[in-house]
Amino acid sequence: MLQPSIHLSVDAVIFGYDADEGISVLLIKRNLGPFKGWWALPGGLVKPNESLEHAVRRELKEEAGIEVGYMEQLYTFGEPGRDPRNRAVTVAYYGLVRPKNFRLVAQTDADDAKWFNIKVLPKLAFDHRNIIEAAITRLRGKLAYEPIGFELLEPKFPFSDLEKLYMALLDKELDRRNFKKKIMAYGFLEETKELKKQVGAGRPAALFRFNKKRYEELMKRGYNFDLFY
Amino acid sequence: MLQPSIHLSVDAVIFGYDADEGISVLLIKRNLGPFKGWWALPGGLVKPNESLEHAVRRELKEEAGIEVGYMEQLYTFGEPGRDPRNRAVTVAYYGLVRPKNFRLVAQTDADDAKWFNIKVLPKLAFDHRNIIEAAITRLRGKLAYEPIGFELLEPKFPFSDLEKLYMALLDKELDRRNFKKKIMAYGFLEETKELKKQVGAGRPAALFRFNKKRYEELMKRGYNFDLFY
DNA sequence: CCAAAAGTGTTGGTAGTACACCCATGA
DNA sequence: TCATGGGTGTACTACCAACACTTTTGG
Repeated sequence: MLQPSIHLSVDAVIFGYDADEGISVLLIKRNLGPFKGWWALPGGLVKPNESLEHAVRRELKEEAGIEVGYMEQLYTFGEPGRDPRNRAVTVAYYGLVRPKNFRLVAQTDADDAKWFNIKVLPKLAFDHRNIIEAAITRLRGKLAYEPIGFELLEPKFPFSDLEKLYMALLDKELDRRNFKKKIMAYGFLEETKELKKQVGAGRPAALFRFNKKRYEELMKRGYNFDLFY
Repeated sequence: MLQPSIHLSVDAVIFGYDADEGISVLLIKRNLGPFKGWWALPGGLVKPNESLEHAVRRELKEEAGIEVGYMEQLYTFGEPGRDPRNRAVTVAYYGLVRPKNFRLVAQTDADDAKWFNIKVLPKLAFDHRNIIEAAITRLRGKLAYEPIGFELLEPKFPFSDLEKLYMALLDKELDRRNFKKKIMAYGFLEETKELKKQVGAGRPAALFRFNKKRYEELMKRGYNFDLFY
């Protein structure tokens, strides 16, 4: 049976976090095809012999010079008509990075690559706004039972960074005391002996570190996280 | 850019439930191609102008004569090598039906269509065992915060059917009194005035009904279900 | 000594869990 | 009258949520 002309691509919703900036998404400016000059998610066609995840990582490298640690499949978007040229099905992924680790480098398909705060997104090509919204929803849901947020923080961080991250992601206020009690009770965070070098006034903060080994042990025992608040 | 020969298909993991039989999955026996004579998930190639979900529903109808109410996208499987013939990417869906509502009818690609208890699956074609396992995991996870199980019950059912369903899905014992207290507290179940006609000995059970309207109101208000136990 | 951020405990309410006996029917 | 499945309440515990003052530093 012949199956003509269904184009299969991947797209990536890459979230970055900065304590001042909040949550942002990586977008590239299209320099060809339909929606030329519009902002879009990084992504592109899957090659015949690479895995889907490989395709995403390759495109991210090519289009923005970024390498992502945590990444996960989000959803596959395939409505006829989502691409004006032809039938196009795209497998969307989402991932988390620390923006400061990368200098964005636009190449190939992209004029430009930039971080946009999720609260002020520009006009987006194709159905990419939908895709981003789906990714935000999924990210929030996932946070409720898995502590993936650590991917967005420095290896050692003051506890207040974690608080701010969760408040930004969940978009609501959290009580510092209760939040700390809860997180510390899980036991996958450890306090280092270091203190944060001062930036301005205020008491210097102790630095914490995510203990991945401890976390994985807990997971294996079928531990049920419930990080919502 | 040309993209030769990536074949895009859909596959469906359809769960059925019967109070005596437990949870089962719909499989079809392949009558052609590789894995001829093996059991496989219903599914097939996506046509150029149909949506992914439409493709799944069409295939289910063609291959087994089944129409599914609740259905959801599960995951997209696309490792090179998962189909010995060529590069094949499949978007998997999962759905829930009441097996008694259908007489299975094998047609087109299928020699035969049959329900298999999830605890005694036969050898499966391609990576379909993985897909089924992923679907079971997802179904269990989903149950934790959304009462989708009702799709598997008759419109009116004795409360014990719901208990048994949850015990089968979660594969563990539940305390009848606590389970009922919890479910009833949500308020989306209503007791009808009818009693179940007797089958054997025992007190006749009151029949309950899922109140979808009430459920949707609760959802809109951002209600957080927590059905685990 | 003032401003800024970090650190820390107690209490009341609610929801989860454990647990055992009576009721209505058919055979 | 016995066997089968249906129906129900209480008490303990553990976790969640609300809440405000002290400490350490820089300026």
